[in-house]
Amino acid sequence: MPYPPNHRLETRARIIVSARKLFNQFGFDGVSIQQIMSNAGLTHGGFYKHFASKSDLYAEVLECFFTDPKWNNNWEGVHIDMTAADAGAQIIRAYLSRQHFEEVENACPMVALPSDVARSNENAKRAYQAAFKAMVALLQRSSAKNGHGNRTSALAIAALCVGGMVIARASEGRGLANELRGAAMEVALKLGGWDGDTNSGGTKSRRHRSKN
Amino acid sequence: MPYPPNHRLETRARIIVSARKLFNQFGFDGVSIQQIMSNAGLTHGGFYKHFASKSDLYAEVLECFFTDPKWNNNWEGVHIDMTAADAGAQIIRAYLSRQHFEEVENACPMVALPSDVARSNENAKRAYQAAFKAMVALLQRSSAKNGHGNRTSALAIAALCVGGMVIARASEGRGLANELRGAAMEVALKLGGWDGDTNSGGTKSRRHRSKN
DNA sequence: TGTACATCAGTGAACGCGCGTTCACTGATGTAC
DNA sequence: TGTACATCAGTGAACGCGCGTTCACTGATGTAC
Repeated sequence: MPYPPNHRLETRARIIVSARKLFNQFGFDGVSIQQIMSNAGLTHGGFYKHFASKSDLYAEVLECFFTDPKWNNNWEGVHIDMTAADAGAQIIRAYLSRQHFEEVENACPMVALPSDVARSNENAKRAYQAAFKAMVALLQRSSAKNGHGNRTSALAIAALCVGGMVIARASEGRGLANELRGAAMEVALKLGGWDGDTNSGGTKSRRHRSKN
Repeated sequence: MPYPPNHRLETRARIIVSARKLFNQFGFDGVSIQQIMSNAGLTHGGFYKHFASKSDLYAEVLECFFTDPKWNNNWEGVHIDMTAADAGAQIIRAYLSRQHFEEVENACPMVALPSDVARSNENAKRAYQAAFKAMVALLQRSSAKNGHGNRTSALAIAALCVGGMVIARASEGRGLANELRGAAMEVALKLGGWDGDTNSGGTKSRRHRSKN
């Protein structure tokens, strides 16, 4: 073994990260293998030492992102305590935050790539679906602690988060985008029972909103 | 004028319809000018007699679809009486219907093309935003008749309709897609005050659901 | 410890292909007489 | 009414380019002695 045993895997991981960021910004067809490799500090010829084809890389990028616990439980630096009573509310606020809207390259691929995935093969769709289901399950488990834990609400909350961001990204400027993020957040929090003035309680005073 | 005066405009319209259907299915990069022209019964060379470039056609397809009253008020054959008390509910049911999910080529481009638009120029985003705003306005006007006509709800309902469909299309098979359409529909109707058992009334018995 | 070797991750030129775009030409049609 | 002409929507060959993919080669590294 002429190279350190993890050298190959590290390079491979570097290619996947490079590809994820570029796919997130420009889509599957908008990125060339040359760009992906160069962005990973390599030349294009070596690509096929790691992946059989460009679509293979694409599937792997999606699966890797969607199944990697680092992303599913940690949300790239947005540390959410899943045992907290308002974990679901934290997910909603992080997902619909200004930061998640603006940092396209590091954003969740569910937001950036739904149209691409819809036109892709079953592997890509399976990966997308798995990620969405994981999000729904997380939301349902968390809202169950409020007595709002039905699957219909959890599905709608996730649809508001992902769908709201998708539409915000396709809009011009930040006017409608901000308004839409705010409306989706308000309704999603209400659906999960995390607002201060629903029929579940009513006495709790509305806590100050974090500006995002 | 060697040809009938409307001949040129008719051909142009035929190219736009052909392009809309193909873009809806395969996206901007997934369709060639050759395919668009051949699908319109023409050869590729004549394209530049009608459009300056492929992206010009793309912008025109979006604007044409999103501003054409035939689509905005009529929804391609889905005749909705905008004066009816439950016009908003009809929009929600039509948008999240099985038919709209499955007939991809004739579907609303807001569902098929959000990722493409997000990567496109300001013209495309402006067109997308105008369509979404029109949908929100329609929903708000209609739900106002129920006493539910606030803008936040209208935005959330539109996000559930469009976003729910986008996610359903990116999922594998029909299991999650059906579940998601159902959940989005239920919550959207509730938000607009079109369900039989909210806090607005309560005496009205739940009417039988249309199967879709 | 030092040297020769085998391995294989990475290089970069080359390929065939389909794309968007151009352009000289064709031929169906409305108009002038 | 019939003919010659001018127009211009549509044709199809050709272009340059960038793409995904291939492949003979390089050279840094771990191992054997």
